[in-house]
Amino acid sequence: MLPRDKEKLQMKADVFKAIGHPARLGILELLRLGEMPVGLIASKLGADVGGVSKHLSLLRKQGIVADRKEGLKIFYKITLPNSFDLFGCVDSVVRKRLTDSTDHGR
Amino acid sequence: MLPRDKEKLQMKADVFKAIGHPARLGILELLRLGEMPVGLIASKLGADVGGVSKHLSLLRKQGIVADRKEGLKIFYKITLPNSFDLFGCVDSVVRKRLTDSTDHGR
DNA sequence: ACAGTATTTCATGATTTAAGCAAATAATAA
DNA sequence: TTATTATTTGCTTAAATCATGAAATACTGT
Repeated sequence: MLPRDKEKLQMKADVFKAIGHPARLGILELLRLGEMPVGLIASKLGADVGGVSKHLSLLRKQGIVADRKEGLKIFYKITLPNSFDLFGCVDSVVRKRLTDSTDHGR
Repeated sequence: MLPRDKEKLQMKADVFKAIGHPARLGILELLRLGEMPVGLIASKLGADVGGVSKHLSLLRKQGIVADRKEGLKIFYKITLPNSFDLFGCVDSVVRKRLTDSTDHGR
């Protein structure tokens, strides 16, 4: 594989990896409802603000979210195109696994 | 958040995390061309067979691929529905980031 | 300048994850 | 049975990631 393609593969993997953390996925699911400031995200998730901020900065670095400053607050929103497809696809895998496992006993 | 939802969030995150590794993403991109045995995947990627096998078993555990035995060989294929959407979505984020960064200098 | 609020950054141990190689398993054929 | 090929599994070590809490930064109002 060419070094160029290897780099791209790494970049794409990094995007998936960024999404692949329960805290960050939770943040993204919240942000699908609309943009909101860090503090609100943290309180809605019952999580530490510092941690949420760090997760957001990783998501931003990967081009998944963008931020906008308004006074003291910093609003974050999803910039990922077609996020519906992305999340829907994984939802269906998990749903399938859940129904398969509950059907085991019959 | 309910413990039930928390579990689901973890499951979905685990699917993303499984995809979010360059070796596994490389395997999946290969498998999009069609099912193939472990050894062929490894040789196409120039990777160690043992490692590929381990990555495949993780992907299988997450319901992303399935395997089929035929003689000595074990063929793997993608079972993720709409994988086109999933990969296309992340492709576009990465493409955007790449064009943005090359445009910096102008 | 000072105080208060929102967010980010830094430092730390603890846990996970990955790579590489060797041994074990499974199917086939001589 | 022995040999051969394909794949999986186990082991060890190095590296990445995470959670937590404290300190630093940035903005606003007084």
